Amino acid sequence: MTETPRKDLPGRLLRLLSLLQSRREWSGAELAERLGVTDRTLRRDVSRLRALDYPVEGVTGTAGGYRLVSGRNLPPLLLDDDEAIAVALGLVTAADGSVAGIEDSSARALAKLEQVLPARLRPRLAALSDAAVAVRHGDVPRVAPDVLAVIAACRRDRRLLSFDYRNRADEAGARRVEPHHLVTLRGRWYLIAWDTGRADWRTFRADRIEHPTPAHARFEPRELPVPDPAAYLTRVLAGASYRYTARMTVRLPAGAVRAGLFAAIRGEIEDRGAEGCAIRLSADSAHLVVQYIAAIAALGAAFTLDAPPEISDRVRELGRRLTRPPTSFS
Amino acid sequence: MTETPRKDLPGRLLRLLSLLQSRREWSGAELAERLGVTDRTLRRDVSRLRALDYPVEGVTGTAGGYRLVSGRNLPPLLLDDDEAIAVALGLVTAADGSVAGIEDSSARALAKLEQVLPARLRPRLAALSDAAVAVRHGDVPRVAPDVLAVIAACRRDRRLLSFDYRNRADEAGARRVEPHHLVTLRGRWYLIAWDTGRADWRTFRADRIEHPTPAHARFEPRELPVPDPAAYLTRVLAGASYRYTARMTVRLPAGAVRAGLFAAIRGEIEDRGAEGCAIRLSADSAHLVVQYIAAIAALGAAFTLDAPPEISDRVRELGRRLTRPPTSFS
DNA sequence: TCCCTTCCGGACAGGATGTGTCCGGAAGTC
DNA sequence: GACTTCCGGACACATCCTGTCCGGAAGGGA
Repeated sequence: MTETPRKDLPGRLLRLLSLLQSRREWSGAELAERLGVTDRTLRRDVSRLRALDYPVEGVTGTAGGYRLVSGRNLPPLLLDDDEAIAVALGLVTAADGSVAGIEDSSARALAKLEQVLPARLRPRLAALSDAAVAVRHGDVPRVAPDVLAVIAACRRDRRLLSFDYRNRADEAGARRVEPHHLVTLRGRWYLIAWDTGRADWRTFRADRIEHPTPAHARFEPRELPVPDPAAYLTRVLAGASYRYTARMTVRLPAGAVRAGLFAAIRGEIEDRGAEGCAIRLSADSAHLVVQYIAAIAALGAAFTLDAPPEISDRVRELGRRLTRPPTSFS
Repeated sequence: MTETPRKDLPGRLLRLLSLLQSRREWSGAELAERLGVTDRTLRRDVSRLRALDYPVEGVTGTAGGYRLVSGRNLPPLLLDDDEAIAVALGLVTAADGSVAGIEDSSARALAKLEQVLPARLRPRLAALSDAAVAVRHGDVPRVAPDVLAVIAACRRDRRLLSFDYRNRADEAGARRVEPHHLVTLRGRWYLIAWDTGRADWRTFRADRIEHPTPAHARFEPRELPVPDPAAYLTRVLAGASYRYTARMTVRLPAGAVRAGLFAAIRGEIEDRGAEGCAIRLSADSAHLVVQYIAAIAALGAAFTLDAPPEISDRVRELGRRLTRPPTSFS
C-alpha cells in the first residue's frame, strides 16, 4: 500500500488557493480530503504557499484551522477614483527610465493591482494604463532599485550606511552617513544624509552610490537645517560651489529671468527690487558657466559680470565669435 | 552539461501568469529568458497552464507569440520585491506636481496598498514611501486628473473627443480628435491625436485642454507614422517649427553637443561625421533661439549660423555686449 | 491538571516527473 | 522559398514529491 501516485502539484496549489479564498476557515482534514491527499501533504502544500508569500494562518487547538488572512475577500482594496488614477499615472511615470529596469515591474504591478480593484474602477485603470506612456530620459544615469531600497531600509532602522561614492571628479571614496531623505528631481535621485566623516550634511547622487551596506551602529535622526527635504535639495543644488563661480546682476526681476530661460540653471537668483536681480552661478566646467552667462545675457537686459579671468576671458572670446560668425542670411 | 537543476515549478507558473497578464504579447524566447528556463520548458509550462484551463493563445510565424486572451479567473497574484519598489517609487514621483492635486491621493493609495502586500514586503514599501520625496515642478502647469481620465476613457471606447484648446498664441478653439496616446515628458502631459478638423496628426498639451467631452461618434484607430508614441512625441517636439527657426553647423559630434549643453534644447541635432553636426533650432521667441545659439557657441567649437535677420542681428548685438561687459574681475 | 484536538515538521524510501538536449513538423510572414 | 515562430515526441538523469511513520507545541474543555 505504499503507492505514491503523484498528483499534479501546481494545479493542486491553485485549487488550494481558491479553496482558501472561498471560505473563511478550513480544517486541515477537510482541505486534505478535498484535494485528495494526505494531511501531511496538505501541510507541505500550505508551507509551499507560505514560501510564495501567501499569508496562510494556522490556528492550533480544538477550534483551529487554516485561513488566508489578507486575501482579497476581506478588503478588496477600496481605492477611490482619484487614488486609482494616481496609481495608474504613478506606475506609468515610474517607467521613465530614471530607475533601472523598473519598466517591467511597474507594468506587472499595474496588471496585478487591476485584479484586486473594485469592479467599477477596473476599466478606468485599464484605460489609463493602456493610453499613457512615459518618454524615457535618455541622458540621465539610472539608479539600481536595490540601492534606493537599501537606503530606505537603513533610514527606517536608523542604521548608519556605508557606501562607495564616485564624486564629480570621478574619484571613488568610502562614505559613512546617516541617511535622512531620498529626493527625486527631474529624473535623478538624491540622498540627503549627514556625513559622519565630514560632520556635515551632504547630498549624494544615488546613481553614483555603489555597494550600499547597512552598518551595525545606529544613530539618532538629526534635524535638517531646512525642514522640507525637497526645498533643502533645491537650495543646495542652486547654492553649491563648484570649480568655477560667477556673479551677475541683471536689470530684470528674478521671476522674469527664471521664466525667460529655456531651462533651469544651477544658481541662486535673488531679487534686488528696482535694480533687478543678483545671480550666482557655479559649475565644474568653465564652458557651463559661460553657457549660463550667455543664456542670461541673451535675455536682452543690461547686466554686469563678476567672474574669474578663466570665465570672463571665455565670455569675451565668445562675444567676438558671436559678433562675426560665418553667417549666411536666409 | 546535462545539469537539470530543478527550479520551483508552482512559483514559476505564477510568475508566468503574471508576465502574460502584464503585457499584450510575449515571444517564447522572452518568456523563457525571464523565467530562467529553456524554451522547451517554457512550452511545457504553457501547456501546463492550458491544462489548468488558462486560455493561453499561441501564434506561430515571425510575428508570433503568446498571449492570455481573457484573464478573468486568475489566482490572486502577489506583488514581488521589484513590483513593490515600483509601486512606492511610482506613487512618490507621481506627486511631483505635474498632475493637479494628486499628492494626497497617491499618499492615501500608498497607505491602502500596503495592506494587500505580503507581510515580508510591507516594511520595504513603508520605508521607501517614508524616505522618498519628490521635488515639485514649480514651473510646469498642472493637468487636472479628470482631463487625463476622460481622454483615456475616450480612447478605450474609440469615441471622438471634443475639447477647447488654447494654443501657443493663447487663442482658444474647439477641437474634435481621435485620441491615440497620452505621453508624459519632463512633468508635462501631451495628447497625441488625429485632428479630424485638420485631417492630420496633432499633439496637444494636456494642461491647455479644457472641457474634454466624449462625442457620440466612434472611430477606427489609425496607425501613428512612428509606431512608438514616445519616440513620435520627441520627434515632433524637436522638429516642430515655431515662429523663429535657425540652423547651425558645429564642429563637434552630435553626442558631444547634447552632453555639453546644460539642458536639452528644442531642436534636431544630426550627426554629419567628420564635419561635426547640423542643428535646427526653433522657438516662438527670438530670445529663446538666441539663447540656444549662445549656449551652443559657448561650447567653444567652430560654428556657422544660418538664421533670419531678427535672430542674427540679436546674436551680433549679444556678441557686442559680451565683448565689453561692465566687468569687475575678482 | 489532564486529555483531546489541531497544527507543525523531521526522517525515510521509492518512484514519479520535471529538466535540458536533441529532433522533425506545421503555420505564418517577408 | 527562406526564415521565424510555435508545437510536441523521445530520451537520460536526478530531483523532489508522496505516504508512512513519528515526536512536539499550542490551545480548549472537563
